Amino acid sequence: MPKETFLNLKEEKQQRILSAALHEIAENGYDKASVTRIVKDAGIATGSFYQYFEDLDDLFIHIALEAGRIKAAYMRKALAESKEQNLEGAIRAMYLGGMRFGLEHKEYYKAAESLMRMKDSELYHKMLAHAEKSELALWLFQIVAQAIANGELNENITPELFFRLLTGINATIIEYLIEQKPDEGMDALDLEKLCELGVQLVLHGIKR
Amino acid sequence: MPKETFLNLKEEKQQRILSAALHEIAENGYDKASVTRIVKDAGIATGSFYQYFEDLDDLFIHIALEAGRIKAAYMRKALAESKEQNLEGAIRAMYLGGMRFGLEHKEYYKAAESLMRMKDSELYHKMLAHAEKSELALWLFQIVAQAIANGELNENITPELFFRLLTGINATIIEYLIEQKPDEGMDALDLEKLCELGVQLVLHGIKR
Amino acid sequence: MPKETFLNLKEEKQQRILSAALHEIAENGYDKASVTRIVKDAGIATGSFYQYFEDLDDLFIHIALEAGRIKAAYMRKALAESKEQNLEGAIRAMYLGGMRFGLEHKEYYKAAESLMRMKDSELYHKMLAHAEKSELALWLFQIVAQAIANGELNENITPELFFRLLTGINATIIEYLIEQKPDEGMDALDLEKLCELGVQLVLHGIKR
Amino acid sequence: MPKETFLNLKEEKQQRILSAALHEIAENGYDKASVTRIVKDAGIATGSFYQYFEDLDDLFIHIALEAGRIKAAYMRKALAESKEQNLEGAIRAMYLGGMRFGLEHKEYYKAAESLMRMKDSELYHKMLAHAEKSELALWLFQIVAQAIANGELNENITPELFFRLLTGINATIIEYLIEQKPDEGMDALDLEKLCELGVQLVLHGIKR
DNA sequence: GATGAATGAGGATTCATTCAT
DNA sequence: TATGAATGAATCCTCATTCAT
Repeated sequence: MPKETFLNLKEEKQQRILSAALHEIAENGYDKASVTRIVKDAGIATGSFYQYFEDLDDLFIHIALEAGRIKAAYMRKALAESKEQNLEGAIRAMYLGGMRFGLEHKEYYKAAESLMRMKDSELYHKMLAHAEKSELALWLFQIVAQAIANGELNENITPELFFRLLTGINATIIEYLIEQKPDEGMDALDLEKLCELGVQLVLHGIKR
Repeated sequence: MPKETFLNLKEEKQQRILSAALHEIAENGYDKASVTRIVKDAGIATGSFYQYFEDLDDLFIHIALEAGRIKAAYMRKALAESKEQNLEGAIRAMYLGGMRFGLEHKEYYKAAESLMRMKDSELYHKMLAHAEKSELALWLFQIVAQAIANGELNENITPELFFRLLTGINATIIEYLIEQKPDEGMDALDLEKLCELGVQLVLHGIKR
Repeated sequence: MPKETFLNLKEEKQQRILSAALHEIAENGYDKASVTRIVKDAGIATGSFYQYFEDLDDLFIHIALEAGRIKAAYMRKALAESKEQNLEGAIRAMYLGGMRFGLEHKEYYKAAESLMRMKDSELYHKMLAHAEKSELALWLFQIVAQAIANGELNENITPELFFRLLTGINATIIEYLIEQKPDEGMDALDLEKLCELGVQLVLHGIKR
Repeated sequence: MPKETFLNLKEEKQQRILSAALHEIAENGYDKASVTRIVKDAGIATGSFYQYFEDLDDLFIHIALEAGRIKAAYMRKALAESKEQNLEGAIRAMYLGGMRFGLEHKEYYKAAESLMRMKDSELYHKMLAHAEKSELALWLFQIVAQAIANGELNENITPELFFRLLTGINATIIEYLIEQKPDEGMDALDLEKLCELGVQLVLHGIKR
């Protein structure tokens, strides 16, 4: 959690710093990210950095949470657009929102992804401590629990495992997507098709 | 590829070094792994390390390849035990082998996984250059391609994407598994049940 | 070229660092010079060194150029004192200036000489890239070219070779001088006599 | 001075080692020369090196003395060919011999030169302690002393200074020569012309 | 005599963090 | 509040030399 001093900064300066940090993470990953380069890129003094944040991790957690918030907003929006408010609709919204977020906020996406990889790092656990489960996640969680209770789902699935599978498959597809078409944008049609593939895979597996 | 000098070492010393390295990676990840700590832990001189390996990456590549070989052996064994030599059997063997490997060689598993995450690191690419595709993978690849040709699978699946989903889901489950039961062993029954879950998920999705 | 941070340092600290470096070079030569010893001698932190200079070479180039500037100043002064502004006068000024510089700035002299020996080192070439030819050298060059054109000099001499001979003989004499009287000063008379010897040697050889 | 063990080696092996050392010095200079590379190049074990020589300096001194001996032989030969056995003849023989040596034994020449540059290194002084003044040098020394006594030479010249000038000028010319025509050989005519230039410069200076 | 693995001090360089201005 | 010089532990890696085989 950034210090007061950071939040008091002019919006523009805040953005300059976040932007520099995102760029640094995208370029070097969390592990190799360097305060020195960030402050240089952001055009602030080294000392200032430590007046805004406790340390690098502090900034990173802020970014990860921010990424989470933005992503959640995308998902909420996708859900609102959706007709069906059931499990399938929720998964679809999650996927569609996630993909749009990944394509429209590549830097945030990369940063978030880079953090999520650090599963056994101290940072990861620090972050978990600060993360609030999004309403969407909670809601989805409930739907799944309900579906399980109704016996609609494979009996060995738990809500927790389901969640991991959901995000894991989503990540797999997005990565595949980014590697296949790294630069050129992707039109709405393609996106929806891929999204639908993800949904179908989760629901019905690879079998036709 | 380690130097001659390493391979000429007594088995026990080799193991001591590998073990120290595995421990270091598990503790700090590839990125933060330190030669200094490894040699200290292994009880050898710094200079010796560089007489065994070109550099840290050299050792890491060795470990990753070794992990790959061990895992492949587990999978082959599982396949040999299996009755059916079709797609479902192959997937099941892959999952069962992978899970047993993960549980019986936690350090190797963690190390291999830690490397696989570093997708945009130089090390990852160096490693790819040395990795041989396992026969099992090749065989599975063929089966999938055939199944796709036969129209048995979802029309949007490609062999490449299929592979990623397969390993992605496998990893998700293994991680879940390790976290749930970090220390205590897991009885054969549980394992097979989870494995079956993975297979069914891949084939038929979460729906019952 | 040192970084801003070095140039912003108090004169005294700059001198302390340069002095430590000069001492180190005199003691161990460029090749064996050690950052560690220099910073220890100068009483600064290792990290500070790298905030002042890009690396050791950076400092060395600075020193070599500085030595060149000081030497050039001595030569200019000697030339200004001289009555005759012809070839002989120029050579005499060069020698006298060079000798005074060598005696009054032994450390700079030794350092500069040590660098000049490293003809095939990378450092030497880096240095050349930064060195500005002194006006004096240019002027002398012109005079020689003129004298050659006039047929006053041995027909096999080229301006380039002439220059090397000039500085080579100068160096030989200065070294002889320093070795003969390493510590005690040398009175003005002796100096001028030796200088005159150099000039006569260049002009008329060893024959009487 | 190499140990007995070295001298007992088969001529061929001795040469292989010397050759490797010469090559290493030519490539990296005395300062950066590495035992590791030499033994690898010579195809002997590291331990063997230390059974042949006390240490690197020991080998280097051996090489320097060897170079001195070869060079002296060249000079003696040139003197024998010469008609006049006076000062001018001696200088000419020295120059001619030196140049032929430099061109026909480039590696030895470079090695010797590299050592001679290290004037303030410990190695240089160790070497001096072992060097025997060649007969030629002694003889030349006498001739000069005589010429000085006869008042033939500039009154400020001492035999010691004379010697340094002689070799300094020689070195300057040879370096100039090597830089101008680094690769292509040099025909006998050119060589003698340059040699003559050196002699005339020493005797009569640059003036025509 | 020959080998080559073992050693560990020493090399340059980086970087998060502090603190005086 | 802003600055940026100062710090020094920690990084990887090299290399001459020793010594057990």
